[in-house]
Amino acid sequence: MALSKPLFSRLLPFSLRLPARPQHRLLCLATPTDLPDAPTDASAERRRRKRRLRVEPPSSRGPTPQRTPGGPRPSSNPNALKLPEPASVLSGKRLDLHRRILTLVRENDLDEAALLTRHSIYSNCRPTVFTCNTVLAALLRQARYADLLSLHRFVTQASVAPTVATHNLLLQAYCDCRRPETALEHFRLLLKDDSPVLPSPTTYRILARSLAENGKLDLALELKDGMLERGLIAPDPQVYAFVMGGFVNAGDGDTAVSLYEELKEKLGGGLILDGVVYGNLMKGYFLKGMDKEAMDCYTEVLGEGSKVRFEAVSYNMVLDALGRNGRLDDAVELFDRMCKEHDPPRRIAVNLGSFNVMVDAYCRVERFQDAIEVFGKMGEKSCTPDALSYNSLIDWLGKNELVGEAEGLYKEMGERGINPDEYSYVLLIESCFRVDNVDDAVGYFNKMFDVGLRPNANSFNKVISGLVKVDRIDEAQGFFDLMPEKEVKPNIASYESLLRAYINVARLDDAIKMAKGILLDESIVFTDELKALLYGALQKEGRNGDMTKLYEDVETEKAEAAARAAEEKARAEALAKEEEEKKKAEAKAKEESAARASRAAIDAVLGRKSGAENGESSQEMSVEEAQVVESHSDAVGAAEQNEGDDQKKESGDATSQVIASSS
DNA sequence: ATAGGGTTAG
Repeated sequence: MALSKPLFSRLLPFSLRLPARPQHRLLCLATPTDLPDAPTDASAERRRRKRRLRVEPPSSRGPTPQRTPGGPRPSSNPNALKLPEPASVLSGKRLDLHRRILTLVRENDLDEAALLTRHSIYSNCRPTVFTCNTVLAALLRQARYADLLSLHRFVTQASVAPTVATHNLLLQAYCDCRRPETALEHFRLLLKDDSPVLPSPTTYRILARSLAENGKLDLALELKDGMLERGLIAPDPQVYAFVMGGFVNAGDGDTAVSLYEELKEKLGGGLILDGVVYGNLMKGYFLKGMDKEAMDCYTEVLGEGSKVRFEAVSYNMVLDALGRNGRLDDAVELFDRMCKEHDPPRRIAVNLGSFNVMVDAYCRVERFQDAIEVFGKMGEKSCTPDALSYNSLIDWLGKNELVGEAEGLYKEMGERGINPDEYSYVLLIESCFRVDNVDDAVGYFNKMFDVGLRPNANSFNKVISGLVKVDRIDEAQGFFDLMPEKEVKPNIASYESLLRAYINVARLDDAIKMAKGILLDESIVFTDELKALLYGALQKEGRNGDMTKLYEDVETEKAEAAARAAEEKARAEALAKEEEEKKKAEAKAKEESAARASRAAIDAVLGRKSGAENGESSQEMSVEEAQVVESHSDAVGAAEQNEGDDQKKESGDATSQVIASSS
């Protein structure tokens, strides 16, 4: 439901007058603009960019915020960290508002939901923190991180006291953007003595997962220990499973296993009944070469009469452990069992991830037909593959030169409305180059622009190096030259493939050009290896001197560039100065003409006007001057207001006379 | 009634 315009314009100014730096600013560690959005697909990115333009976060301007008396008071005492309101406030009008916003969220109109939340903040019906959480959660689900942060900041500055759920939503947003350390910083506020809310197990899970995924293993361990220290939260198998996963990914099976043992001990030494830890425990054993222990564990926790609880995700972790460690038969058996158990909505034992893991397991042993088959069976369990599922299979097929199959899957994505992302295209490009379908590879690269994806330097490098390998160097150079236009900065690999190619075909002048590009780019290092390669090539042609010349040229160009920059700067400064002088002169001229006009006006008032003398000069007065007269006499009038109305009136009359005479 | 419960590629 759209808000009425008057309400909008009445409320908006308040949001712009919020205190510049309220205490709660601490709770917003990153602004929406300095947080990169999730590296998902580019269309989502484009949508997000658009939205950023539409809804900017409340900007705070002016050091002394004005508040209307009796109006909203964003934070009467910003130093007091408030307790969140209890759930019981969700009643009456505020419940009605909550329902309205909930409806908007259900209709997927998040823009309107967020807007209504903002506007209500300063109405006589404030949204509860629960309402704010609902909207934040919806934004999180849609990966609209900038909007989430903006709304979060808005409601926080407006003193809506956050619950732990609010904090968790913010933490999740940071973590989704791969900013676990920002999340940690925010989290530390919850540990302070004056924090009115405490972290929940979920808080620890969000952080543990992100830290582990991003390889911040020391921090993950620290977090886990902190969880135990405080004693408020029981040792959580999920937190342990995440941390174990981090070590598994780092190839450290020992630590993964010992983490499991630690958890077991903390929980009293018996069997851990949550299946979430066993996938990573098995992987830990496999890493240590203890296959027997891994499989013993498998039989124990998934064997007849086991009390260990498994759900889709925990099953998938075990499934993955089997599939990656040469136990495809066991994986297939487990997968069948999961499918049989699957009985929605009561029991969910299979999900999209299960299929992805099985596809991966089949591909690992090069059973591609089985992989494609199981991929196709997702629908039977109401699962829909996403871009990741497709990319994974396309990757395997392409790597094994099954390009036709890979391209078939790409077409299928289009038909099913599952948008390929940059990575999909990169995989197809690689696949095509691998089997020398060079033109198709180039076609896929160009297609990215058509569908509005933004290839990064890595994508460019794929097509450049691919073309170079089949000696189509000039085309490769063409794509290289396209990079600036597409606002993509070449990296060392971009230069390197072309440089090597030119050296190989003895196009040394072109090679020197590339080398010059590297040397002129301050952010790129010309490796010794490449240097030596170029030098050797030049030497062979008896062009030893050219290397020295290259460096000299680069120095000259750098110096020239610096000089140009300095000159540019000087010119800009001179221009600015000139501008200032001009302004000053103008101001002075204005002042003078105003003084002249004012004299004329006063003369007129005093009736000292003599036709011959004044008439001429008045006629020379420009329109501009006449305007100056007008404003000046306004000022005079204002200054004279105290002295009496009569005089002011006369002065005004005199002015109109002057203006009349000038035109 | 708001959070949250996990897995999967490179």
